[in-house]
Amino acid sequence: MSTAQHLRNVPIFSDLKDNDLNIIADKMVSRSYDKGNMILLEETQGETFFIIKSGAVKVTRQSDDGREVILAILGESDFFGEMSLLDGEGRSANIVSNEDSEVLTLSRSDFLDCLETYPKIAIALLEELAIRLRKSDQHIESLSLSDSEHRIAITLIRFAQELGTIKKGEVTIKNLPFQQDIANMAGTSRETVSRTIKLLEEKNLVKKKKKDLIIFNFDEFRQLFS
Amino acid sequence: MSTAQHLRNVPIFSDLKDNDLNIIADKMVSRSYDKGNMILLEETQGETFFIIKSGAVKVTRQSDDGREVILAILGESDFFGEMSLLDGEGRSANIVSNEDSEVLTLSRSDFLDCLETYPKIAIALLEELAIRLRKSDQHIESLSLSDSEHRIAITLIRFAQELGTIKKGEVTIKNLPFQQDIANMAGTSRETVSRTIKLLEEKNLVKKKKKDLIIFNFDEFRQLFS
DNA sequence: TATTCCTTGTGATAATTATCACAAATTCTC
DNA sequence: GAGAATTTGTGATAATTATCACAAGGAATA
Repeated sequence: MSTAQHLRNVPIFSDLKDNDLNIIADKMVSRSYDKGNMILLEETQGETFFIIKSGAVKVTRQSDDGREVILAILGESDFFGEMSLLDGEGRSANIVSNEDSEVLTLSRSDFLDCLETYPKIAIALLEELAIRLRKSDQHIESLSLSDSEHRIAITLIRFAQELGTIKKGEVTIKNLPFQQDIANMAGTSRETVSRTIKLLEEKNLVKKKKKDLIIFNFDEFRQLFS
Repeated sequence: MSTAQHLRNVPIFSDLKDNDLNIIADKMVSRSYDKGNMILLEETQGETFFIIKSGAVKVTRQSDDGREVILAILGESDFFGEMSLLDGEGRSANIVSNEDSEVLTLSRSDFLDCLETYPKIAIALLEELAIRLRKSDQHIESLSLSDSEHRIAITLIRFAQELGTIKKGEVTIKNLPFQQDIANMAGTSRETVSRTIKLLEEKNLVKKKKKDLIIFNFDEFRQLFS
């Protein structure tokens, strides 16, 4: 697939005319990262905007003693790196490739030019950031008010929405992330994730199937936990 | 002070020419709310953009059983209401006036017109949302990784940065919010806030003075807890 | 100024969840 | 496919923090 075709799938570029899309596509450079590689490091100056062509990355923050919080897991057609381009601050999170991944990159100045030249992009980006902020707010709410069972369930809902495939009410999360990663998103311990998923299975709400997790009735599940 | 003069203090409008500022100012309508009044209700359709002229509001989310999380406390020249204008979703949080407050409002369509007409506003708004997202990320990190003492200290740092006055390294937070509100921001209980502030006093890091709180050495305090 | 209404302080107890320590299961890798 | 390396499951225990129940302090009101 051509770079322009990839861009077409990215919400913030999808409104552009073919011509404009091609102009931007020409400025982008492709890079690849093996699983586990650090793509962006916290605190370094941000100079690049990234779009995921294939694969997945995790957005994390790390404490001094090495524990990490996962803020999000991003997949195909998601983008990152825009924050420090926008507000000029250093990176606020680490980005680690979670599978072998290919990304498209745009330099700081080309990115900012885009925003000036195509106000539509700026507005679409505003929309995207609003959505993210909303998700963050929900995340904060759940960390503040819920017990670990709820937090873990909510994390599973997030995965279902981002990585899941629906089939008459039943959602399958293909390749459920490791328990440790789920724990780092839900703000709990790995052991608690293990015990809680078992509990959810006993309640007949979910079923593990090798590396996948099935949520039997997604609507009900969501109602129960959010 | 004229409406235009107020707008001049709002980061997203501060770059505009006087003339353009006046055009926008003319479209704004002033409203006032008594302390404790609900300004925006969760889940209702968002049709208005708000700028705080005077006073302060709190941004909250509420659980079914009535417990609330405070996502932020906003003061003079801060704005809110933009999220659902941008992504078209319903309100995601409640806004309650925390003191008697005056706000300026702009209708949905005038707000969106502004963004189209003045790309500078859109870009400045992007910057602002990036900053908020960054704060949310920090908030999520602290809720996930820190114990209650740290979370409370971090909440005090937030207040210091937003409501505090500095005087050679010493920050005074005038009119510290109620313990219950601090607890709702820090994701802990009111009693724990009481005990923790006492603890911080015993460690000679802070001192209560009537309704105010003094942080003796703000830099050191920040280093200790964030 | 007395009275009432909030807000704060504090002990005792209970609940939740983290941590530690392995065993079992799964998945890589050679 | 054997062996190594990860990942997951699970019990026991400890730590943290919520909750309950009042007492005490301050502010507001009459």
